Amino acid sequence: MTAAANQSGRRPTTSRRLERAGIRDVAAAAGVSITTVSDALNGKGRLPDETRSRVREVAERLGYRPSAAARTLRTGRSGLIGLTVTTYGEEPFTFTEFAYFAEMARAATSAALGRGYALVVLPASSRHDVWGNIALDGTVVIDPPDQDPLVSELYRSGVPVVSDGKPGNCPVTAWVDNDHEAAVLGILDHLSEAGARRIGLLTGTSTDTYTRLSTEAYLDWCAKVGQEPVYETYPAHDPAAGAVAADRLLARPDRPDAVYGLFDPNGTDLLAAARRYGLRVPDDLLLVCCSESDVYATTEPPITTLSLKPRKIGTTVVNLLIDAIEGVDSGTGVDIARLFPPRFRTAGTGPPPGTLMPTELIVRASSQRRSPRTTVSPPRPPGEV
Amino acid sequence: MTAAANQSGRRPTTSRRLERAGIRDVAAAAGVSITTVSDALNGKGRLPDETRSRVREVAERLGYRPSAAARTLRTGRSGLIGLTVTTYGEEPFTFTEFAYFAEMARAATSAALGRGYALVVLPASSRHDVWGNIALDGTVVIDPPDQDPLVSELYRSGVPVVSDGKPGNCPVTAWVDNDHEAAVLGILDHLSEAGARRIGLLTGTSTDTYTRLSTEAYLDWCAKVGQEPVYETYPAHDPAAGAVAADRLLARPDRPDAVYGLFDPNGTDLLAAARRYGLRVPDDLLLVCCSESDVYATTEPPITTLSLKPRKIGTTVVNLLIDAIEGVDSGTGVDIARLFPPRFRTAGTGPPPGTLMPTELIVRASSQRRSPRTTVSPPRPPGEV
DNA sequence: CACTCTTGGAGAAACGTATCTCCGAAGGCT
DNA sequence: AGCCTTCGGAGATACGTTTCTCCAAGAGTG
Repeated sequence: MTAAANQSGRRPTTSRRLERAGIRDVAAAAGVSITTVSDALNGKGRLPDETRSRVREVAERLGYRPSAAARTLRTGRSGLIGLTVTTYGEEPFTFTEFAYFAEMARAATSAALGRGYALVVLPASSRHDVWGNIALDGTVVIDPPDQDPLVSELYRSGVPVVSDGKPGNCPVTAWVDNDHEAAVLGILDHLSEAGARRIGLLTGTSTDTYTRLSTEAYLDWCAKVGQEPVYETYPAHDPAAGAVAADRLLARPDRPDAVYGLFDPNGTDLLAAARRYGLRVPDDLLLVCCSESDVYATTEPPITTLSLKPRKIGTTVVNLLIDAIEGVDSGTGVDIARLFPPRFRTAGTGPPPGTLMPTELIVRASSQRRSPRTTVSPPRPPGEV
Repeated sequence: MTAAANQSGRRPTTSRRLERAGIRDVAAAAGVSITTVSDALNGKGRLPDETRSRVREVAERLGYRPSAAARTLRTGRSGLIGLTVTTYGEEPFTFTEFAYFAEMARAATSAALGRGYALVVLPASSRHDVWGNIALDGTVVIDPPDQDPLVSELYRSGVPVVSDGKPGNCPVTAWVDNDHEAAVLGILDHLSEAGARRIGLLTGTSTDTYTRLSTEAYLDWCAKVGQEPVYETYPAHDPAAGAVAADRLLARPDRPDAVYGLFDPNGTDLLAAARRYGLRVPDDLLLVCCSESDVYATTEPPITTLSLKPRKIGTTVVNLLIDAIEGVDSGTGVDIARLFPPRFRTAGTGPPPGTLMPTELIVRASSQRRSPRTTVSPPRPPGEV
């Protein structure tokens, strides 16, 4: 009796205002112990169905809602996943203005919810230490730079991290990225087949993986086919600079007859620049840019775009992260690698395991000559293998 | 001694793996009590600066990070704010595809972070009970319907709720909305001044506040000026239906010579429909639609849009919510109303306090006759008041 | 010297849950 | 009858903070 009274009847002197019902109140009202209530509500333990339903009913009647904080403290799981982008942004959150990030974040949120997790978007840094005040089960990091202090900190804290973008030198649990090299080569081939003789590139000055890999692939391709590289760079985060760079590219004496722009706004910028120079697209200039926006379906002419499939990336990244969260015992960062389904892993060149996602080239008028020239590779007649 | 040993030296039999340092470990290492560590780190209590800095240094050395879960449990504050939209969406998260929501959510996230809170986007419902597993200090609800069960539940749980959109009959702490009536009247006046004789409306079939208030304002205006209403409705969530409705509107025998479309895609839909009927914009048809997208700046012709200023809304909503969170004692849902700065409250017609935000009409070519007809109200000569 | 005040800090009680351990009782078996 | 097993459930501890209460010792004061 004393025990039961002690469990249910405390609240020593504090006024009993309108406090929310706790598990103790439910236990007292149902005439059982806390253990039984917990077990009944969580479907654990060995209890007859009758007890279970009775407890549930009492809990319902009292409007009992378990405290998420207490549960998190006890179980070590918060059901919360962080999402952050380290580059792109002195200020908080310009980043979702880019279609890629917006779509990726949306897909990630959706995937997380589908598995019972909520996703919280966090800045790489802010004056308040938001990171320290939130219990995170894991974190998705977009484009972590080499030696990212944030990733290191998370690693030390034992929080699993999966990155969107192959990490340079970061202790991430896993990563997902597009095969940027293949994507660029695919575009260059596509343009060549459309009759391009000199392909230019509009690229960025930043050193993130995407920019770097894409540019390198372009340069390698140039070296291989013996074309002189023709490219202009600009700070990708500055929207005005893109138009200027596009102009520069088309004003060069060795003006390219086809251009691939690495960033989303490049399509419109290049189109405008082409008009300014009296160049017809696609007749005088073939155009492709990397974009997730569907405005390029309705431009005049419609522009061929490369989609990085942000939805797939976001979904995959979150699923990998949750696999890691739920698979590992937490604490010791031991071989999480083997927890991932093999189909998702590249050849075992050691950690961390990465996944390469395919891109998609959406071919529109801007990269197809109206009357296809008979060039190096004529269309094969049907029937021939 | 026994006490100190007891506090620092437990971990009875469990293996001492690589556990994260707790506040006890810091206390032991610094040779002080837990209280002192907590006070030193949180800037509370009365401690000499020397002790404070020494403790801080030890904590730093041990890589001590306070447990967010424990802190939340103790203080009752998680630093987390929920954001959800109840209408628009059987499936999770189509909603951020609308520019309005995307911008609003972005601004809300940013505002929350600026005040040290993180924002988590949640679905109105999902098969996992995500809501129950997360400790929320407050919630922003977009467009709650009458008697929203979610809002009621949150109210019962004592969680402050601020809504974007004037709530019909919901126990919200406060709300923010545009002055939809004024916005519609402003547009109708604008179109009249541009020479419109019969203004049509493209509106939705749903019963949300925005649609309802806007439509009512239109009908009232028609009654007042003696114009027969000319409008078509369609389910706003169905993108294909918009084009059909636009077509219907322009195919009517009493075809309007000006149209206001309540939803974002209506501009392009109406423009396309106008082309199909050989109507020139703005010569034969004046056009305005409500949109946050800047594509309407570059359409042919550019289309006049009404912006609901989602950024302002998102920022305001979050600030009101955090004011409520930090102002009230929690638990008893007593007069939170008086905690809000009076400048933000409408005339005291009882709770909940609401804020009306102005909209912005971005006038472009689609709503201005090229050669302004000399109509009912000629431009006033300068100098005249 | 007896006293109050201030300084610096220790103890311990929550916060509300999950879960490990253990126990009584009832039945089944030899 | 004694023993084992299963059933149903109670007790108690730990999760890691924050904070309320209280105490000892020195400093000032009459």
